[in-house]
Amino acid sequence: MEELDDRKIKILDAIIRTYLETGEPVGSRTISKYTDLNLSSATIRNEMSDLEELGYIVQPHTSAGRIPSDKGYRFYVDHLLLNKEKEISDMKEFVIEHTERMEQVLKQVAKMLAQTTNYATMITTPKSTGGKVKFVQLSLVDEAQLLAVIVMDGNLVKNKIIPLNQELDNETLLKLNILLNSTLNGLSIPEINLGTISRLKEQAGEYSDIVGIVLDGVAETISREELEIYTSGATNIFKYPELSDTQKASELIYALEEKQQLASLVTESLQNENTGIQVYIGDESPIQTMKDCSVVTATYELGDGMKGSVGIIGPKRMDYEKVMGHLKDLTSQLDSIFKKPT
Amino acid sequence: MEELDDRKIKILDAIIRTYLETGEPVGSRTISKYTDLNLSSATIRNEMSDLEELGYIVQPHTSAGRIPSDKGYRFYVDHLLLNKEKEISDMKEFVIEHTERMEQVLKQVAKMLAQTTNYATMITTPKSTGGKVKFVQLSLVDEAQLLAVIVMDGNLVKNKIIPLNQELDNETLLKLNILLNSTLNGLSIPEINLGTISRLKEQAGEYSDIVGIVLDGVAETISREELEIYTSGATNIFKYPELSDTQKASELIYALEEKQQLASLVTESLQNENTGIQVYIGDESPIQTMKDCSVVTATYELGDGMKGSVGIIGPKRMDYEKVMGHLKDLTSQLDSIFKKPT
DNA sequence: TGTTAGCACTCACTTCTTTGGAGTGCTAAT
DNA sequence: ATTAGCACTCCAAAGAAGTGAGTGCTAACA
Repeated sequence: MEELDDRKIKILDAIIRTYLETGEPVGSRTISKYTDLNLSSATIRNEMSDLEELGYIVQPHTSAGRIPSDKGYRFYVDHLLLNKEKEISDMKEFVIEHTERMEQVLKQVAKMLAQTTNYATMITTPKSTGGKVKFVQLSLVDEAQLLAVIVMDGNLVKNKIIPLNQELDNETLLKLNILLNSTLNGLSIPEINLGTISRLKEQAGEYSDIVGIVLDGVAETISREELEIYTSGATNIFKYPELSDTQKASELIYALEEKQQLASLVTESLQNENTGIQVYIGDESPIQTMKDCSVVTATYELGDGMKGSVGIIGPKRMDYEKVMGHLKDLTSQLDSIFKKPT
Repeated sequence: MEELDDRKIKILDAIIRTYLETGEPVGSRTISKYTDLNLSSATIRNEMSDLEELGYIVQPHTSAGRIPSDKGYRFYVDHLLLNKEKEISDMKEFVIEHTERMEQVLKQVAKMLAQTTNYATMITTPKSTGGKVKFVQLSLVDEAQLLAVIVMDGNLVKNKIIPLNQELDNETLLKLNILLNSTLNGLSIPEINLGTISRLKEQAGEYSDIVGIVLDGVAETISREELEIYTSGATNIFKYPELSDTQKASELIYALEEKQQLASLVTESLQNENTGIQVYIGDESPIQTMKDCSVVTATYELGDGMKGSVGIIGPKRMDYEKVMGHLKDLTSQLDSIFKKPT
């Protein structure tokens, strides 16, 4: 199979761009008017015929115009999309008055992104790949309950209430605190292994029992993968007729509501080490229900090895150029938001 | 206008019940077969004509069957629905292995409820009307940052990182902790007023500055009304044709996604002091976009004056009987979940 | 040899009409 | 007071027909 010559590329580009705008199958006459190379519709038809044979475009039915196939979109994203640097987004203003808590920020970000792009969006909390314990504190809430507070790098605060079945006096508590802090401080999760734990228990002497319980609690708390996923703009999909028939819309929104499915997307995109922007077109997406969509994900990083993921879900004919620009902006800005605490 | 006689009531009841099942306008023949009183369709027609004149049912168009009007539904809910005690719901099993954190529990509850009822659901975090401070703890995370952890009644843990602009030695910290705890312990939010604060500052002596900052932080943290709303089952509305045309569905789901609109519902239903179950039919709902729906809300209470709200959003022809049963069960069970900590 | 004009053909969409059926209201008989 | 019967209404589903955008193919042209 021979490759695409220059003219074919131009025509393919024109087809895709037009389709991105209109969402309607595009015919030969439209293209013959659109392109700078002056060609009659008949010629375009011949070329289109070739392009179809090569698998870049398809006809929804005989005697309709052509629409890009997944392969076509892929070609478009890979070759036709020159990443011109985008102007600084309006996100900037928002960054200034940054809200308090990470959760809020993330929700806000998802919302803004959805509003500016008109697609559905998702964002995850940063996953502590190698996040380190910064501070641990145990305190007695009342006789029977112990509160463990753990602060991770990046000021991620976790807490857990641990029920006690034996008394614990203040002095012991103090000792435990010192012990825990000096031992755990600076360790990342994978570094807190069985060895560390048994050593700790040993050092605790007569309190090894309680240390055991507490450590279990602490460990569970730390490793509790709070991969929260926030979504926004689900209803944006109704703006695209090709997605808004009841069946598809329902499935899509369900997927966005039941975040768990999205997790697979996230993990996949996080694993990917390269540039950070990932484009899934149609069937490429790990989520079946999104086979009629495109998903663009980006990874943001908090320096400490904390990585999170932002994603945009839209129709295949999404404005890849704009979306990728936005995401690029966003990820770099998220960085700066979280780096410096309030 | 004369009142409904016995037979009219029976017929109205039959009409509504049938309509609840089918979702289609119901005609006279159907009813004539349905009811135990053996009447011909003609008689039913006469009665229906009366019922329509009285405003309990309407015709979508001439020569279609009748469907209940809002007034009809209202009558049904108020008089025809005898609240027979329901069997203990399957919720029970779930209660046993109760998940850790309140947030999780609430999300789960919303989800379960949505699954069992096939309607959209929402649930709020309990609002601390009079929630009391149980425990306060300040600790130094590093030189420049102070972590304040506050445990409220019902083991609601809040935390905030407070930036410091002066050094703070351990001894002082200890004192502050004791001071804060002894003063704030057992107080509810409205009880922490300016008087308390100034008294505290006084007692802090040379550290009144820092106490000021900390108190501000604490106060803000406590009063930060985290009225979170969780929703689930939004896509259930697609199961009801009368709600699932693109326009309506989109608006509805949007309302469920952008929780803020729901807040008005919640506050309204929380204010209502009576039985706890509230039914909004059509236009009765404070939310405009839900004028084609019915909303049933219930209040759950955590004893300590913490009140939250659960709601079900569905078509007007929802199964009020089942829904109200479920809600009644649920609220009483939520109580027991939160009462006894793990 | 690449390009183009022309033509017959396809097929989704829209609009209009037809038809069937469910349902009503009214009247006259029981 | 109840019911059978009938004419009438109106929605909804099913055809029927016209429209137009688009294609593929062939033959002519530079």
